[in-house]
Amino acid sequence: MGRAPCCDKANVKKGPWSPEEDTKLKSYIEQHGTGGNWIALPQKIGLKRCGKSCRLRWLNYLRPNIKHGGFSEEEDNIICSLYISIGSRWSIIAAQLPGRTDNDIKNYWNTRLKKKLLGKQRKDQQHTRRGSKQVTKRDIINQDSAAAVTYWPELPQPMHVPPPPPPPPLPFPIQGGQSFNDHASLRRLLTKLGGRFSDDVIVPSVVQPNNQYCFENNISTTTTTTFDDVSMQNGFTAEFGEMVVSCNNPMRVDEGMMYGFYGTTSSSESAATWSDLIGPFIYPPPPMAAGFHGWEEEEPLMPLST
DNA sequence: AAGGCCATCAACCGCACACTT
DNA sequence: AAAGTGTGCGGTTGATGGCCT
Repeated sequence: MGRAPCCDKANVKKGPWSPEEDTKLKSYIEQHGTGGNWIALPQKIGLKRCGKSCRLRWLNYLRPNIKHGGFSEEEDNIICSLYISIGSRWSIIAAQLPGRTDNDIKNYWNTRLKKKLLGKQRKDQQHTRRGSKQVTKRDIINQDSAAAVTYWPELPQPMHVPPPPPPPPLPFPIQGGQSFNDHASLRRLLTKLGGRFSDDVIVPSVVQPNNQYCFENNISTTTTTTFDDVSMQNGFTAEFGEMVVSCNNPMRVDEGMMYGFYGTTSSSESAATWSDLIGPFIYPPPPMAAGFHGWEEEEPLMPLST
């Protein structure tokens, strides 16, 4: 036998709250408090609402000193740091940000902050290129959905983010250093978000046709080569032996840097290994496509500030 | 201009925990 | 100790508005 429902579902109103309902709830709580019983509260004040709904409305919207929107860079950093440490424990994160609710932070994280961080990484990545094809937000979305995994290049340098002010003490110890302005922290966060780095990848012994793969290369030549210089407007296809590999996100390759990117194999019974693929793919570059006259001015992928 | 798609956010739902009896 | 109940939390959904084609 399951537990009894908290209210009569057939006789409670659902959906957005009206100003009248807000006024009723707010004025009652301001005068009498919640009375320690949310379930009984709506009946007391004549609201056809579930007690849980009243509680949520009060906590997330009606109670004093609630802030909505306009998250600052400092707040972003605190949220990111705590997310790295404790994951999606929004109520604890909210407790570190006065005036913020767990619901607000959760929504902000899921809809903006996560994407902002991903965008920041990709923008950093793009800025390492000499020039680039004009890439729209939609291109990135399409590219994401086509890729089996998100694969991040090794970060060339730490992000320079001002350290957040010390938050109130947490009710539990946090493992490790929690600043967000270092490579390791950022890397942990991106990994948590589904990103992968070159040294995380388990190299397949045999490359299967028509599969998405991540590729990597540690550039050790004395020449700086860019895919932008050499690739076609829609990426390019490199052929070696029986294997054809198409790269859909060409990027600049700088000397001495470890890079990762993803692509799709499109033939055959070849048993080329990971390392077989890498060298010819990157260097020497394939010839420039006929009719290609260079890259358009880059459009920013994502706004970095709200 | 219109329809489709996408981002955002308020609100709901179900589960787990805490507290009481 | 066990059962019942209220509360808190996190994941998910649905409505809405704006943008894009």
